[in-house]
Parts: sequence; structure tokens; C-alpha cells
Amino acid sequence: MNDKTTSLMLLDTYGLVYRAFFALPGLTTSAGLPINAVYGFTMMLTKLIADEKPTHVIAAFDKGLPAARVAMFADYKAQRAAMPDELRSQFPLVRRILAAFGIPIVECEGEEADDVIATLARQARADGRQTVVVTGDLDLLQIVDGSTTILTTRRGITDLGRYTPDAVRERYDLDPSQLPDYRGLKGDPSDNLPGIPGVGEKTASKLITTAGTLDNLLAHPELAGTAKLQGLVEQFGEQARICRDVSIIKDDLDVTLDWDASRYAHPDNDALYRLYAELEFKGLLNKLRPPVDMPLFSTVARIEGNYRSYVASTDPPEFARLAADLDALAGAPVLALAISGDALGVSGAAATGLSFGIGALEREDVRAALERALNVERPRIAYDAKRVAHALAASGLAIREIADDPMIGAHLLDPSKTFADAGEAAAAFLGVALDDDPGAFADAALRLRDHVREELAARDQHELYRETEVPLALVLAKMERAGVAIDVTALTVMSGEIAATIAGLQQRIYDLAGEEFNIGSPQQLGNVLFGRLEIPGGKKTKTGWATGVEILGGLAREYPICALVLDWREVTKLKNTYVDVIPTLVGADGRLRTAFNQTATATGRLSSTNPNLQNIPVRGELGRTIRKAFVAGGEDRVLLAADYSQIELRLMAHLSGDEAMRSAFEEGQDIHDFTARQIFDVPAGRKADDNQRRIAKSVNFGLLYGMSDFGLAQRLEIGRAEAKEMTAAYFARFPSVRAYIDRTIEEGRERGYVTTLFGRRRYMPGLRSGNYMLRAAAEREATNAPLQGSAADLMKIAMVRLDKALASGGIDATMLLQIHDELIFEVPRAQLHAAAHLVRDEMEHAAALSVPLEVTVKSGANWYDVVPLADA
DNA sequence: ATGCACACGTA
DNA sequence: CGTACGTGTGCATT
Repeated sequence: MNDKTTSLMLLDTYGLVYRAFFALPGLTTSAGLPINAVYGFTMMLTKLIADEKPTHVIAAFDKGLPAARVAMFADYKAQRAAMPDELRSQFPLVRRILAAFGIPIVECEGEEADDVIATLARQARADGRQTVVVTGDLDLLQIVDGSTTILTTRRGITDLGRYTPDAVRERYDLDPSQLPDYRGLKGDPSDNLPGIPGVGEKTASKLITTAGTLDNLLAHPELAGTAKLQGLVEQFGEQARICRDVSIIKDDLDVTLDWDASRYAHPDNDALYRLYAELEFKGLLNKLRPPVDMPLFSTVARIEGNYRSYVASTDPPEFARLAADLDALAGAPVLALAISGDALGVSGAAATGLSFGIGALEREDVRAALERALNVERPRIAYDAKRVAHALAASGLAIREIADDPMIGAHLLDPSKTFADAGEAAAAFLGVALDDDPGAFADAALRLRDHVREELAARDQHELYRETEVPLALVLAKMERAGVAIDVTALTVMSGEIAATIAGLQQRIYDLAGEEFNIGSPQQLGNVLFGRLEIPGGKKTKTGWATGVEILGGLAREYPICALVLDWREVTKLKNTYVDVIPTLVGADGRLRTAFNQTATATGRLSSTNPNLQNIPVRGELGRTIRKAFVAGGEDRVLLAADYSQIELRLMAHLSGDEAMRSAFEEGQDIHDFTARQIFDVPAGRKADDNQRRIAKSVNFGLLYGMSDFGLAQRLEIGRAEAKEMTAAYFARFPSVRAYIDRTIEEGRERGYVTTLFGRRRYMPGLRSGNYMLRAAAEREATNAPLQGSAADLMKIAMVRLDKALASGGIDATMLLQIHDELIFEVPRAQLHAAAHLVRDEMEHAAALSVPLEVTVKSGANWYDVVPLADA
């Protein structure tokens, strides 16, 4: 819905800042300057602009005493506590934030912001424009109409309520125009308005509904209904009238809406950056680019170690020195780079290290010097090379090849940690603490390189590191930069359809429950289903009723509300996690970029975040349609999907050497059918029935996961004895598998780690635990890790080789995604078959195993419609 | 804001 | 009491 309609956003600045002040804890800068209110206000403003996309924005302020209201009612706001100093001091900062955003301030001497807002909204309405007012309280609701809506803060600072005329009527049973009368009756303690004592929300609303207006009620007090109320109306009527008059918001102030001055374009990046830096808004700062000539960071120069940090400033000679130092590094035999925050550190072996903000790369002299340093033929070390590559790419620089990435090396040495910043690795392996200085990080990268190489060589993991993991980092950087094209319209349409489904399901659930509640709260849901409705079969978790799919699914047939809740969960999950989120993450070029993390898992797999593109739905039809939005970018391009078939079971066959299993794969059999025929003694020439195959499939998967008889019984909903027979039958047919699993666990216990086919290790101290639960869990992990990890190794090898092979084969295919056993490419239609053959070939020959590797290739215009390639 | 539990999406 | 992940929500915490 990207319409071009002009929309004006009016900010009730004081109210919003006030709310932010009380909603957030007392944050201060390191110098002690209170910044919680301005921080909250800035967060709010950022989110509002992103969500509402206004074309014009104005910040209204109160100015001076509200003379007219005080004249009407001397005690107006008299009870209000004085503003705390920690809040007062933040208003100048708020004005500076607004200035940096380019948002004009409008105020009017002796008038409150409410009246300014109403005046501007009236003018916008007269010009035929839509207005959204953002305020911290409900006083302004009276101006809501067809062209003016109001957003009010609810709890916290990000949760907003949206009021349209219908929403006002729903909340108060009154038209917006009746709200001053209503407030006159009810009073408002926050403005010290007494109203009529004893008349609260309910009564006030009823009285106005009955009498129509306050004036009519005062003229006919008998409309109040009860004698007591009538008495109150007669006694306090005049007071209510005054309160009403004070509550009426004026829309005829002497201010003029200036469309040109209030047009919102974008914040002033440099001004905002400086301000955020001053106020120490670190999270917000990371989303901006540092100004070209800004002091990058200011630490004292360090002389210990073999680096020193560079204290840059706005002084041009400093930049000249920075460039000169970079040129000096071009002579170093080894170059190391690392990033911390938004600053890049560069260090040369046995040379001076230095560090500077990424913003410095915008300066031609500094950029050119770095380019010279990067282009000298010599080994390059980068701590988190993928991140360094992205940072350099943003300045038009490339890092062609990486000899070492100590982050990756560190993770191979201890895959239980991520080593996301160099400080973690330095602490673990060098025993030193690093401050936030990127120069120190680059220096640490150099020293970590030596440690990591030595250790990996000693553990025989050097080849995995050098040939696969390190080159993979730059392959992943390319994939991330490419992104995948998204059909946003498809998702927008889907969102509307799902919204309607959700509304229907929600209503039916409320009807069956006999009350409205938050279906998304397991606590409330449990109480409704198993408490109020007394549905039997409830089980408890640590914190309350269990409401997972296995519980509700069992009750769904007998209790329709349980089925409806499961449906509701499915559609809300899809909408909230994918359909509504993905469009917000799509870049200006229509492509979606994930981050592949190479050091996140204990087994060697990649992970994907922001968003996670490794869990896009496929099993359910509705969820699966989300894949229609993942498209090839361009008419002449198509998606190519290639996935390994049964790779982990094939690895089990290879690693165990089990002859029966191995020959089944050799013969190209359906492995689950084959297993079923073995377990159930199906006569030769006959196929297993569907149920036998289903059970065999569970057994096969259970095998990969180290499952016990108990777990299998639970999974298949059979008796434990029966499950035991099943596994006994299995291992009788596949004896080498039993021996392999036992051997793996035993070796793991002796050595302290288990390994993959390519030498990746996972350390498993739990195998020696005296605690049965801990030990059993470790045994399952030890069973699975070599299989899952070897599969991950194979895929990574294929990816690195493919990256090279595609380029040297002259195929213009872009690797986009990896989903553990599947790769997605975008290729020109004309090169589809060449690409498919190459991809399949490299994947199938990533390693020579005693069983064949089988890869299925598919293609299509989108991820949903990929179909197998007939001749591949 | 931060952290936890729960629930659920994928291989 | 079957492995490996990441994300959204509610809710209690600051």
C-alpha cells in the first residue's frame, strides 16, 4: 500500500517525551546526562516514521501558561507536580533531535500543543489531507474524524493505540464531538478538573448518551434518571460546564500550516550521527553512516603491544597521517583486519596497527591508501572476514582472498562458542583482555592467527579450515550481498487474506469459549480450556497448562475449540513471522538479505538470521505459498534448487560400513521402504505398506538423532516393548549400525570429542558425566554430531568448489541460499541446464563415499513452483 | 530495556 | 526420554 497521498503527522511532543520519561529506566550517558526521555522519544519517532511513512511532519509544543483555560478555571492543572529536573533538561535535546530529523516545531504563546494540533489538523482537513496525531494521552480524541486519526501511547513506548471515529465510539459509546461534554461530567484528575463528584466513566457516558449534550442535561436534570444523580447534576452543573469549556480544544489559533516547511524527506545523517554519538545512542548509531570528517573515536594512544590506536579528528592533517600509516602497512608481509562497532582496524605483521571509523573510508585519500594496502600480494588475515568484506564493499573496496579468519579457526577449536568479537577469542586463547579498540582487535587477529594455525594443525583440522571454512566466508559474503528477489505484492495480498481468516477464527474461538481472551497467551489459553471449559486431559508444565500441538491435537476431534486454536496458531504464526515481516526487510532493490552465521552451531552447520531464511515454510499448503514470493530477479532468470537426497542416512551407511544399508543406496532403493521390508520381514518382491514405511521412516530418523526405545514408543504412540522389538529387529538387520553408534560414543568418551568425516570436532564432556540425564543427552548429541556435521562439511565443500567452478565455467549463476542440504541459485534461463549439470556434479562429487550421493535439481520462476528438471 | 518460557517454522 | 537452529509472543523483570 504505497499510495502517494499526502499525510501529515502531528506530534504532541511534550506528551510523548513525558511518557517516554516515565516508561524507561533512568538512563544516562557515561557523563551522567539523563537521556531516557529523549532516547525513548527518538525510538518512538524512528518507529513512527517507518510505520506511518508520513509525507509531512510537525512537532507541536506547549508554550507559556495556557492563559485562556486558566482564565476560565483558575485551578487548571494546579495539582500537577513540578517537572523533574532530569526531564526538563531533556527538552533542549528533543529539539535538537527534531532539528536533525528536519521536523519543524510549531508553538503558539499562551497556547497548549493540543490546540496547535487541532488548528493544524483543521487546516489539513480543509486542504483535503489525512492527518495522524501522535499523543501521550486521550484528551485530543475529540478532534478525531474521517480525516484525522490519533495514535496514543499505551504501555511502554512502542505500543500504540489507533483511534478512528469508529474506535472512539467503540471505546466510549460516544461520538468524538461529545467527548468534551463527557470529560466535563467525569472530570480529569491529571488536569485538576473536578467534573461532577461521583460521576465516573460509565455514568458520564450514559448521561451524555441519554441527554445528547451536557447543555441539554443541565437544562433537563431529570434526564439523569435517579434522584441522587439529578441532585448531583443540579448541584455541580455549573462546575461541569466550566470543566467542559476548559476541555474544548481550540482549532482557531493564529498559526498557519506550511506544507513546504513541514515536508519530511529524511534526517540529516551527519547531524543525527553527531547527536547520537553525543548522547551515546549506540544501537541507533549503528544504523547511520559516520560523517566523513567526524572524530572517529577518541582513546588515548596505546603503546603496549605492537599496535597503537589512531586518534583521528576532524583535522585534515590527521587524515593525511592516517593515509600515510596505511601506506606504511602496504610494506608489511602480512595484513590483518578486524572490525569492532563501526570502526575498522588494520594491522601489519611486526608493524604498527591502526584503526579508524568506516566513515573515514569516504575520504578519498584514506580510501585510496587502504586500497593500495589491500592490493599488495601478501597474506590477508581478517577477523570475521565476511563482515570485513561487507564493510569494505560499502566503500567500493574488495578483499579478494583471505588466508585466515581467526574467528572461524577459534570456532573450529571450540564450536560451543561463537567468538563473535575478537575480544572473546583473545580472552580464550591469548589470555588477554581487549578494550573496544579496533586497532587492538586487528593486532589480536594477527596473534590469534598463529595460535589457531598451530592448534588446528595439531588436531589435523588444518585442511578443513584452510580449504573449506576460510574460503567459504567470502562465498557467504557474496550470497548475502546478492540477496534474493521478493515479490512484495504477493505477500501483501496474502497478508490481507490471512487477516480475514484470523478474524473469523478469533471470533469463533471467543464464541466457543464464552469470553474474549488473548489466544496467544498459553497461560490464558490454558485457563480457558482446562479451567473454565473444564476440558479433560490437561497436562501441566513448570509454569501452567501445556497447550502445545501434541496436546491440543489430541483434543481437536472432540473439542472443536482446540482445532480452531491450532488453526489460529498456524495462521498467526505465518502472518507474524513471515508474511508481514519479510516485506519490511526487503531492500530498495527489491531483494531480501539474510546473514549466514558460520560460527553459530555446535555441529558445523550454518545458521541464518535477520531474517532466518532456513525455515521458510514448506510442509503446510498455506505456509508453502509463502515461497511464491521468493522469485528470480528478472524475466530472463529462473531459480535453481538442488538438494541432497537422504544425505545423513547415506553418511550413516558410509561411516558404519553397514553392508545392507550401503547396498540399498547403491541400488538406488527407497531407503524407508527398504528399511521397512527389513524390519517387518516383507517377502522379496513385495513393497512395505504405508504404515510400515511410516514406522521405518521414524526409526531411520530416530537413529540419526540417537533416540531410545522410550522415545520411539512415544513418537509412534506404541508400547515400549513393541518399540524395543522394532529396534531389535532393526539392529539385527543392520548390525554394523549398532556397532558404529556404540563405537562413536565410546570413542567420544575416551577422547572427549567426536569427529566428522572431515575432521570437524565437537567436544562432549557430558559423555563422562555421572548424571544419567546429562550423559544420555550427550550420547544422543554424540550420535548425531558426526552425521549432521559430515553433511555440513560436504555441503560446504560443494559450495566453495561451486563458487569457483561457476565462475571459471562462465556461468552467470548467483548462489543465493543454503538450507543445510539444499542450495538455491538464480541463473539466466539460457544457462539453466549448464548450471544444473555443474551444480549437481559438484554436489554429488564433493567427496567419494562408499555410497553414491544423489542430488535432485529443480527450477522455476519462484521457490514454490520449482519442478524437477527432466534431463538433469 | 532485558531475559525467560513457550510455541513452532526449517533441515 | 530424538539432533541442530531462529523468531515471535507473553510476561515478569529493570
